[in-house]
Amino acid sequence: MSKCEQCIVREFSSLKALKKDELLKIADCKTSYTIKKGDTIFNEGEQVNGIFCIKDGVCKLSKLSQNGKEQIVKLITKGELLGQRSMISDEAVNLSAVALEDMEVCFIPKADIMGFFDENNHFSMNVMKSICGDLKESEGHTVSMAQKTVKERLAETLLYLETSFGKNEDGSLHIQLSRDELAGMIGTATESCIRLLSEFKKLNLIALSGKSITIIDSAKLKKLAE
Amino acid sequence: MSKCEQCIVREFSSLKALKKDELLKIADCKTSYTIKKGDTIFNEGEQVNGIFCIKDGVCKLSKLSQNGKEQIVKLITKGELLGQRSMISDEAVNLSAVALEDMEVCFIPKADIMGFFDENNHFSMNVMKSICGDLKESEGHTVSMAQKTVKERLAETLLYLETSFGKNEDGSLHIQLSRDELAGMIGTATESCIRLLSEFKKLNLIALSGKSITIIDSAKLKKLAE
DNA sequence: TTGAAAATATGATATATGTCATACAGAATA
DNA sequence: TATTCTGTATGACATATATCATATTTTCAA
Repeated sequence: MSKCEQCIVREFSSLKALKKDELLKIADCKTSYTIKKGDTIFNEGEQVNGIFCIKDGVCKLSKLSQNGKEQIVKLITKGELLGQRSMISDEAVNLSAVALEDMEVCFIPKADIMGFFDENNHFSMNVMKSICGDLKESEGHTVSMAQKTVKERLAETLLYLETSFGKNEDGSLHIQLSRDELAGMIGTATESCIRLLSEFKKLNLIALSGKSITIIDSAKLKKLAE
Repeated sequence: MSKCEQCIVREFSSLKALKKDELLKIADCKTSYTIKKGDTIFNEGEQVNGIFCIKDGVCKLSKLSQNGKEQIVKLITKGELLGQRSMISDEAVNLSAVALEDMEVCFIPKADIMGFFDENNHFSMNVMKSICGDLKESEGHTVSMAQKTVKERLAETLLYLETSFGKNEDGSLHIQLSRDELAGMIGTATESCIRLLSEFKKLNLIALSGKSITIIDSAKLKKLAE
């Protein structure tokens, strides 16, 4: 059993407010997992009863719309927590979580963490701030979906992927999304997404090579995103 | 100065967790306002430094998109709190709030309420749950915007307005939105909104008379919203 | 009450986007 | 290696929606 005390990613999440004895407690009750790329962490509607702490890797949080299309609501990466909202609301999760890369996560049962909300105000304030950040982001997202064109959203999303998940040595986006998933992020049909990528390529804004995408002209892309 | 202790709407908000002495404290520092229909409570980007408790009336929370269109993100009505997110995040508000009807609100300064987060866990848990509810709602909203047609969203919104804000004696929606505002809620052009309302009228789903809208066939409307 | 301004309504048209079909490339499997 | 399968790409077309123009109605102040 690895020690939460020494876990580096903890420092990036709300858990950084936990004291030594609290960390020892959760180290004792947590379970560590390895999750393979493509594996489901949980499904929309399930009861999760705890939170996941992401030690490594990235996953997508998505929701199935009535027409059967997958809408990706958010990407979560190392240092972030998963399942806070449903734990606090005491409800089933409203989103599905699927690994986009191999992941390492720790699961902390609800029973073992809920007490900290009473005992450690710094911790509960951190959680609150984190959820407030999610809310602000989500509201901004709604406005983009409602008011921006698909082209603008694609440009915006490509830039977001670069700034949030970085580049490989060759300059291509580190995070690997299928065209289908990229379309699911910007809320459009897969074909439309592919078509616009081709258009961006022709305009020399990006380069395409297989699955990998390289941003060439982020300034123009930024302009396109308005 | 009216007493918070006896305020009925308090019972519907996170504030219901406050104890007698806490209520006396905020009764002492709060300011009560009357806000006329159309008046602005605060603007996107402003520092608010406290929360508003809505005693009566409804307001819209909206965001200006880059193309200059107003997107209505949420409607807030009596019993709800306004400005929690920005107070907790310690940031400027990300949305503008404008009264849709004459309103009565109380303003409680940040300094006088933040202490309760430490002292009263029931209160802070309530606030957290309320924000989690907002987050879930917002994420659902994003999916609707991304995946549903304007027609579906209009049907959905009309039903929402009826269930959340009720009907007048004549059966028409109690809440009065201009066509422009309704378009701003569903994220479309005003003309498209008007056109679809006319279509719904022809299909005998709704009746229109001036500004007021009456839902005639909510079953069919529900089907249309999918 | 009257006139001006704003909101609502509708038509004509352009455009963005979705859908269906098909081709092609790369990965996986036998 | 051949074969199948999945993801990517592109064309043709349909359709939803935005935009611009112009009536028509309602609202409100003079």
